[in-house]
Amino acid sequence: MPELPEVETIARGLAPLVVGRTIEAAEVTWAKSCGGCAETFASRVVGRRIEGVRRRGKMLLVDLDRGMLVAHLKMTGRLWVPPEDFQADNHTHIKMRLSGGVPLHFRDVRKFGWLRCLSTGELAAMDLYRTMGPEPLELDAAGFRKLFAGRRGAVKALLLNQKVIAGVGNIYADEALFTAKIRPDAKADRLSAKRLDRLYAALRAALEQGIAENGASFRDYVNARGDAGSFQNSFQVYGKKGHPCPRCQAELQAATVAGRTSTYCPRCQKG
DNA sequence: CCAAGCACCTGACGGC
DNA sequence: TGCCGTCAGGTGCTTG
Repeated sequence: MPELPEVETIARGLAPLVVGRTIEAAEVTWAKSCGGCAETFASRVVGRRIEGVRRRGKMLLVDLDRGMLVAHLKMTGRLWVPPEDFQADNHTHIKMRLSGGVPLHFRDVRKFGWLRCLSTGELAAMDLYRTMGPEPLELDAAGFRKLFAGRRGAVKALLLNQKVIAGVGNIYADEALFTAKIRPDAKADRLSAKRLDRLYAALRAALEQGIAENGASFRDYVNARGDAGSFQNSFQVYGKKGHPCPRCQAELQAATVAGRTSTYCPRCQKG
């Protein structure tokens, strides 16, 4: 699942491949993936020059000379520059051709993701910077603690809530909670400052390691060129129900918290 | 404010 | 073999 480190890896890899190029053609074969109307999408992007590639939370932002391409990859989405001999399969929903003959494809097996071309006005209405929570890697410990004050919900539900903090998904939430020795269903407003500081450090460490390892590739995720990351080899608990805890050897358990499967150690993670 | 359930989709996998 | 149910999970929506 592309979470913050995966989207960051894609943005960094995509930039040198596409910045400075002009979108010369666009073909949409699944209109829902571009916001509903293939013709509107094509007319908006064709002729635009790509000026930058960035990330905000889990969203991928492609700056254009007028407007912006905004993508959410959800679980299986991919925005990439395929190799020259790549034959687009039936999961490729948008094919763009950039100047210099460079292809830029949007592919999404599950079709939950999307890629839209937004005008400056639409971007202002979307207000990515205010409706989404702060970036965890641009936040200090005190700012992080404030996010949990007066919140009665489960700590994991808050970590996954993009309005509270941007970019964290199921993998990095479970890994950070394990490192911080906090159960996913612990009530947020009952965590001491000391434990929140531990969670802050653990979350940053997990995200930074994820970026350093080019993301976690255990299902569909690959970077902008189609290469796998390696963070999946560093998972301590995610997807490891029934395995021994890497810290205390107790059997890892799974429970549903905030509607998601959550894997944790029942002995060394405390509620 | 918070939780739970559903919808959106497809592929993988286990059971029979 | 193949059919069927279940699961995977990000987010927006509704309902309680």
